[in-house]
Amino acid sequence: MTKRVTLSDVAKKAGVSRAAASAVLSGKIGKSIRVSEEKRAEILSIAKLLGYVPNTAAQYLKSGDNNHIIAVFTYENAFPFDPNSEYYPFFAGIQAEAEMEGYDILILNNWAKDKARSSRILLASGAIMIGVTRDDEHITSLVRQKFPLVFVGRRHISSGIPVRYVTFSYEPSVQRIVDLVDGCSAGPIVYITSTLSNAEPSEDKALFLHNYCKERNIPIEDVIISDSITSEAREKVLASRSVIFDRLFIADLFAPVFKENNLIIGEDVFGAILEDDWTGGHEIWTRWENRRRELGALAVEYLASLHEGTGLDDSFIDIPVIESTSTKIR
Amino acid sequence: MTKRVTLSDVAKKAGVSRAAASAVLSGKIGKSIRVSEEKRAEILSIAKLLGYVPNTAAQYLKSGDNNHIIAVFTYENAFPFDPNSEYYPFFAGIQAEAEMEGYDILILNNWAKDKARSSRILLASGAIMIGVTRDDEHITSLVRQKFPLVFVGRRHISSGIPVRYVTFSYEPSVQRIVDLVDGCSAGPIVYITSTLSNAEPSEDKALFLHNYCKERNIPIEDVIISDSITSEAREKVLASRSVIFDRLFIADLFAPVFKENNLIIGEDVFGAILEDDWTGGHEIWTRWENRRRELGALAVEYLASLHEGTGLDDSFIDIPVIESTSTKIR
DNA sequence: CTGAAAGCGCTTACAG
DNA sequence: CTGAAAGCGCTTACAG
Repeated sequence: MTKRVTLSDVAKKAGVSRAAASAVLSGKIGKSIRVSEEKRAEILSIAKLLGYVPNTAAQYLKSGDNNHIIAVFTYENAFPFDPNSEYYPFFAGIQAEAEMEGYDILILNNWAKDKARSSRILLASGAIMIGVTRDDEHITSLVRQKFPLVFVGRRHISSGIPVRYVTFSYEPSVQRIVDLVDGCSAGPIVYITSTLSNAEPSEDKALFLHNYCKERNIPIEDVIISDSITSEAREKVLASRSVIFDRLFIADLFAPVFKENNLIIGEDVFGAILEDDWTGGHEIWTRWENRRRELGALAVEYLASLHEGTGLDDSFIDIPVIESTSTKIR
Repeated sequence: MTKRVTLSDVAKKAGVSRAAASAVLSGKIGKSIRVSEEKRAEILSIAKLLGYVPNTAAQYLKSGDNNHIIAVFTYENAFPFDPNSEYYPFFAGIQAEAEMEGYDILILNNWAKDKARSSRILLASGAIMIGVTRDDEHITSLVRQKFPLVFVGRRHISSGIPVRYVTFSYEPSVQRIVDLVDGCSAGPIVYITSTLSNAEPSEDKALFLHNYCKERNIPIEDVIISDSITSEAREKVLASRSVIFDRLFIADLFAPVFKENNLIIGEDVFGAILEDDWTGGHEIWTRWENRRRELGALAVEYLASLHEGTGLDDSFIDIPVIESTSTKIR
């Protein structure tokens, strides 16, 4: 690779100062630099002749103006380009919105193999963080220093420093779900969670659910399972026939139980799932719409507003409940 | 956003020179800098305490070592994240291979809106260029300066400067297709091209096809259409019943003709398509496998070899012919 | 074994 | 209206 052509090369050949060349080539004439029209044309044509390409890294270093680049950082090993991946919809939304707002995207991946990677975030105007957080010094530091980092999903870091995030607004959605199930229910609602889901959304959802049931005097019973149905869970569900599953996979676990007992969902059993239907295929249950794509786009908007100083607070996106046969009939 | 913590801050607090701090923090101790173990530990802990995150742009500017980032530049407006996009398989291959080789990916898109974008390529160790080339000064200059740019698909630039690219190896594939069709053919093969496909692969394919037929004394007749079937084309094909379509869409155009005449492909008519079946659904024709994913991966390998100085020449990937009923029977 | 100095390629006050 | 100088945050010879 031959020596890169620099601003100095252009300035020298054109017989002007680097300042003048810089002003012309970055289109910033008129601020504190003025250049005659002939000089301007000459500089431009010499730049073209020589093949000058500005060094973005140097521009950025000097000016501090970031590059209209949004980094997308994932803690997972594999980046979600597979359309079947859980993260794909987020990414699709990020991509589409970034394109609209004129940002390029830097995909920072494979974090485990190269921890230096997290510092590459600084090449961008800000970053969107996806996936389960793990400890990373650089990232914690960036949060502390209020570098524009937007997490997808609610986050805390140990020190109590505020973390920016976008997330679904679980509270109203949980309440709507309860209203729907309660409308079909005779006995207490059985709420089934799994020890396998220990991420924050689960805590949030449980809290909102219990608060709302208490407030509205709706009887609710909790059942905790791990990765398979306990006999307690089975009995309580069969007795009550009104059930809220915390996760999609828990509902899937119960499907055979209803089949065995010839119970038709929406006629004999009523229920809902407190998770967005990102996999599809859960149409028989009342559940949340998959709005991951919108959430990804929202993260970009948030970042852009941070970058442009519009100042936007933590952002939430509403997840509409999809009503289905499992609660509408009766 | 508060002031970023710099190397100087760390050095000052630790009471050492920036050089020493730099060596410790970038793990380059032992070259020309030696630091005692206690100092080392102290520097590290102070960096952590202060929240030092190295400025990648500055590191790169100084050292010239690029960032293990591969830019993916597309001339199209929309970037191919849509799995149905023509470019998606290339991108999937690039992504997977980059991940394996430890490169991050910078997606440079929306070229029309912001021409400065092409200079962002310099943030990366090299770039993969996808889509139909349009004129761009920066890119032409980068090619001239032998900056690692790998085009997907064969390319020339006006000045005769060598352009690096990866492409399918059309010649052997064309020859295999001719062999297969010739084996079923009585009369001359009819070769149908369209004025709508004026990209280089079409020229290449036509050249290879004619050379091979001449060499092997296989009669061949050319027919050119635009976006619909001419009566000449229809008659020649119906007379010969051995046909090679230059593009998938041309084969699609002819499907109704065969149906009307009750001609069964593979029994009454024999033919092949000189395009990789990236859309799927052309199983009735002999054609090329969709190997776009592999070609994307190959582009990354090429770039990596350039970056690491392995020196690899223009790269080709073989496209195996998929034999189908349209040539096997008889 | 350690530190002072030069410099990567730019831009931006500032002095003329 | 134009140019000389300082400096962004780093690293790398090089001199001690």
